[in-house]
Amino acid sequence: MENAQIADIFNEIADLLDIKQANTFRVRSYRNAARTIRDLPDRIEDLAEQDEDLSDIPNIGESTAEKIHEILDRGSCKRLDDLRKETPADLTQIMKIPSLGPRKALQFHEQLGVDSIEELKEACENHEVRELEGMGAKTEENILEGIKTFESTQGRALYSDAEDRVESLRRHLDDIDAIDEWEVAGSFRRCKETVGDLDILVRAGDRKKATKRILEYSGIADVIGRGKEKVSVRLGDGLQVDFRFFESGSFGAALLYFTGSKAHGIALRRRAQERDWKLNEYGIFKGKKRLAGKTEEALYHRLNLAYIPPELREDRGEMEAADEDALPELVELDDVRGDLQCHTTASDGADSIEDMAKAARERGYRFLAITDHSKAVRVTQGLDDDAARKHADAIRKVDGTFDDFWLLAGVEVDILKRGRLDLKEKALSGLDWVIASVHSYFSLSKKEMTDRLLAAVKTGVIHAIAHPTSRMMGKRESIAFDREKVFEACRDHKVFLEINGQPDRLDLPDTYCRQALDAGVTFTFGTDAHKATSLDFMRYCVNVARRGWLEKTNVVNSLTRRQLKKRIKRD
DNA sequence: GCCGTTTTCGGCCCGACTGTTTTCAGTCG
Repeated sequence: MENAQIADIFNEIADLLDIKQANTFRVRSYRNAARTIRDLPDRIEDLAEQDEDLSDIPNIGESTAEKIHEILDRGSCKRLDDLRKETPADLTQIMKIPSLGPRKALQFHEQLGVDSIEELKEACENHEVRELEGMGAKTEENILEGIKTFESTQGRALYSDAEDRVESLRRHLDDIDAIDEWEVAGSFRRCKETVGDLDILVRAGDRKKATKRILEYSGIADVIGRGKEKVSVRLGDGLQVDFRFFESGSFGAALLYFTGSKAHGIALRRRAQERDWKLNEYGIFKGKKRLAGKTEEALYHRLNLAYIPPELREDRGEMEAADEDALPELVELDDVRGDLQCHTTASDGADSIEDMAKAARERGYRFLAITDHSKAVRVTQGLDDDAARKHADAIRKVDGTFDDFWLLAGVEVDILKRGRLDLKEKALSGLDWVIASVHSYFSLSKKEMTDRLLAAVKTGVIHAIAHPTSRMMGKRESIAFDREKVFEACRDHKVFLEINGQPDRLDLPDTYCRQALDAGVTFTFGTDAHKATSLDFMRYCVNVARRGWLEKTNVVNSLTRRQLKKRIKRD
């Protein structure tokens, strides 16, 4: 069973307890457990099999550990079964509608006999809801609108899609005179792989005027709310954007607060409390006196912490590291001297070798690896042994025209079902750069997949495993394999792990990245560009790497040509 | 239900907005 499924169960327990009006701290405790499990880099089922004590995990106590074992045994636990008997399980679905929580879900159930979203929709349309205490016509309207949104925007936006919206908003906001300063906070600023909504902080002399101009943005489909402090809108594609106003004296505190993550914020507020201070979105306060607030740097400093970059703010050890001044010096886009995966017209790419090389040089790169597919990927017209050799000759011919740039003759070779490679080792050993990846038989058992990857790693002819989990966000789950074993084998056989920059791949995912880093693995960045402009996906590789705590020295793309040549030379 | 240089009980992050009220509960982030 996957961590996400276990997390869902604990969230459902929390929802059901919430509806029952159980102790709010108990409810919160279940939610904390759910979040922790979801974010855990290890599969909890594996930990259980290895007889690890699950209650050693933060936010998991004796009682939750017991429930986890029960869930792993039979897919559910008694606590959940009992709660479901007492309360219609579909009530928790109602809580997923924006503006509806446990109190209202219970009210609908008790006073209208509503047990599902469908029934709630009917009750609104029949104007039964407005008869309830504390509700009116507007409530019905909002609920119907909320149901529509819920049905159309299940899930979160990819980071790259959110980035497009931010760029579009940037053009509008930069043009508003009444706005002195604005900044995107939230999970977008933390560069999370998906984004639930956009939080934009605004400093404006005349808020009324600024609000009016903000609302003129053409992408707005719906205004959800507007007040003195905040304006919320929904864009045409369903993405919610919250604009919040702050003064300059509290702008840093607001940025810190709304950048999150929630868990990081709570950890910071605890730290403030320990000093008898209060931390909120306006600053750090000792009584009524503000000790800091203007900049994030000042706030961290006041709490006696090194500045923590947004990408690390997940409460995954960054507080302790900042406390000991032991934060990593995160890799930056400027550290990248080249791209180590791209395709050309020789397989499924759109541009020629020359075009890709030109685009790389325009980006200031000193090297680029051309890595077309091997023959097993039929749809891409992949290369066989002979074609790979000829293609390498063609790449080297172009490479010969440069003296300040290295075009690596490479290939993305398929790892076949049992771990053999799709091209002969002799053909591969004549190339500068060989990355290997899984494009078939995604649903092998964990044992079979682990053996498959280990076999490829141990061939001694591959430099890296490309997009190691082969997941496609929103389309395909990760393949199952024993990460510890594979990562250790990569370290021992000097095989790198790729961070693939395709917007829907971002593979390795950040938490696995951290795990591989701890295992001693070195990484490679590859945009997997299938056309010249996609070389710009490199920024997504860097985002993932930063969230995975990687420094420049952990990434071969930061090497000079000479260093790289030496590093990847096969004996 | 979790947690502990505040340690086995008694705490647990904090403020704004909405829709309905006329002082607030519920929801959200």
